[in-house]
Amino acid sequence: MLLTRKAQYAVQALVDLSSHSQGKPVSLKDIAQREGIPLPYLEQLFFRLKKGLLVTAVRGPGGGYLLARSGSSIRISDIIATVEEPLRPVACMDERKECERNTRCSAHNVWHDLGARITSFLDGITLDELVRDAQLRLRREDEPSAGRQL
Amino acid sequence: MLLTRKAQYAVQALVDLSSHSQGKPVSLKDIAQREGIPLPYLEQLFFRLKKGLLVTAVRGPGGGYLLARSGSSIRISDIIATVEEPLRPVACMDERKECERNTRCSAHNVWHDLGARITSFLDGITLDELVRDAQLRLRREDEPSAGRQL
DNA sequence: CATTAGTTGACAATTCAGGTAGGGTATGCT
DNA sequence: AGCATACCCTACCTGAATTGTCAACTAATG
Repeated sequence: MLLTRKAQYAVQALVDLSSHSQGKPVSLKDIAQREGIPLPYLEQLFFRLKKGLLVTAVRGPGGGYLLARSGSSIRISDIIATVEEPLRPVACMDERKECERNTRCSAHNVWHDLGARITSFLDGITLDELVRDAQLRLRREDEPSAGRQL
Repeated sequence: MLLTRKAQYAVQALVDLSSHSQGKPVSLKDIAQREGIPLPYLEQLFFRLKKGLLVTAVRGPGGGYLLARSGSSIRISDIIATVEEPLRPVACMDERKECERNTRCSAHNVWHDLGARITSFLDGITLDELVRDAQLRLRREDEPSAGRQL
């Protein structure tokens, strides 16, 4: 599996946050309830998202989280990179570092290029696009899913 | 991580097999030594590869494994599918089955499309191409890697 | 018949994702 | 001031999957 639940949760939570915040902070409690994510786990995630400058926190009663920048400037790859270790299609690919048994790894180039494609795909989708997507989905709940354009 | 070592080993081993077999069976012992893969583990893998009709076995002294069909007709995705569970970019995507909390999964389409891209990429590369790639690499060991064409 | 080599199942070791626990600190409200 | 809310942060647990090992077996060759 390429992406763990951590990444999925993070993306879902940010879509939820973006959808429900009208300039006001959204509490993790609310997000956790709506999305079915354990609250303490969400806290961990948002700790990272804050350090990654994707969200800002407002403490105290009525507090919560806000997007730190516009949803159109947040790419899916940003979210994933913030909460997860760098994506790698296979174990031996440590981003910059070559596979230690480089000469042996006959498929090295394949894994490398696959990684590049995945990254570029996730680079091309913004949080805002996802939010729109999710809203469309809510509106036509029963229609057969149309599928996102490739 | 998308692919486990299992898949990497399988691909590497088949490249090795294809490179060193001139119509003759290649023993797992040899492959294990050259590729640095534990022999008993390789045995498990080849058991699957045989069931998947990618290789055939020859028993007894001088025995080993042969490709069951031409390297140009074996796609990387075939190899992976044979030794691993079906690829999925994320946990909730079980190939055909929709994400159980479908309505909640705002990013469902993204994961789905990502999966389609990965599959199509791996479908497009054959074992033979990898073998050629590996041979080129051996010839110009010290040159900076050129990278495979995207 | 001895040796090589694949066959097969059971199982041990390790890793890691996922989740828990539990305390802390800042803020706003009454 | 004091209390409730909600973020802050570290450490730890656990169960499952991956990875690797062991051992006994069958088949083929010389």
